[in-house]
Amino acid sequence: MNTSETPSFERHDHERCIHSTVGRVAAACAERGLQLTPVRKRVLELLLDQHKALGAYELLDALRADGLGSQPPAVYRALEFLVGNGFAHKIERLNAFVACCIDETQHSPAFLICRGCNAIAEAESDGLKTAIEDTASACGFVVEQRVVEIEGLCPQCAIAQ
Amino acid sequence: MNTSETPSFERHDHERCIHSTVGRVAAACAERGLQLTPVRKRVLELLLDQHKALGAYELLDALRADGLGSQPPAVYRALEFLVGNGFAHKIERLNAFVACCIDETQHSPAFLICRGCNAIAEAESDGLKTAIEDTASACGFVVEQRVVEIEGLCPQCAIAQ
DNA sequence: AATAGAACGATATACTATACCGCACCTATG
DNA sequence: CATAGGTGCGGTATAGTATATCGTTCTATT
Repeated sequence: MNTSETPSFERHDHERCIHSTVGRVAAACAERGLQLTPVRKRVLELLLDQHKALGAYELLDALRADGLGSQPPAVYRALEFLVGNGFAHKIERLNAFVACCIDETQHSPAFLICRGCNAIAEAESDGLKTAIEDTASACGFVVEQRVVEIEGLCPQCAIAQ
Repeated sequence: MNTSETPSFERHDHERCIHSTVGRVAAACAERGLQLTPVRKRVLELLLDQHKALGAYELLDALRADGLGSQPPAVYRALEFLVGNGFAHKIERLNAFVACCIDETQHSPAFLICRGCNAIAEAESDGLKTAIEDTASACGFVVEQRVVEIEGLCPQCAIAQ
């Protein structure tokens, strides 16, 4: 099965992770005529700071500290932009948001959520997509959106427990 | 692939659907020493009324009408009981709840959510479970809970569109 | 410079969920 | 019988998440 995931659970050069993602998003915006405004960029950076999900109000607190907005609509508008354009994802189970680290427009990955360290990895798996498509088509259902959120323990936390 | 789903998208004897589920839950409670109190039973019935997800406050309005409770904790306590014991499920994507129509304790099905008619079907698929397990184990992740919610169109609504 | 659309600030409100306290009831046990 | 522990529930209050709306400002383009 063809499976790939973000390196959230492994030691990696996270500075590079951040810079390459911000650069990629900036380029995508330029190309697609989208505005990566200061608020939007800052929210993306906040989400990228760790591979963890942040709630809208945590982001809002950080925006306030930066003088970039003080009311809920500010952060929700930025999140709408980021999620709508595939630069971030909402984790339904947590009512929280993560930056997207995969260079692929409008994909719909599975998320691995570690309950130990709260890290989140994004996994793209052909086998999983196929299984969902098969499950749906078995009863004549036409798939439009998928939410796949898997909770458990990442390798490090599994050992520690 | 072994796949089975609830008949939510098909014409079926829904009265029978309701009665058999209420009976099954009552039996399970008796067997496991759980109390199917009036509030809990009523919430289950409300959820069973249609194969659709209901929000906590919709349920609360109905409970009020029946004189069975008037404040949020009443309905959330009932939902905690039903979900905790596998008699109902929370649909994370909708922040809403559905009755469980599958006779299997503590399972973790996929949900098919029709955006046309709002019906929800529960699908048990071995292939899907395997794919999730494979995706997770590919990066050493230990699965504890799964959320799989598939949005799209049921057979009838797909034709109508 | 004029204009149209996008983004933003600000206020208000809606929707979802939980913490906490005290009472009533049951029943197990001394 | 007394009482202690557990469970469920009513009620108050509050926490947490999200959106509607309106008027202004910014930006790209004419």
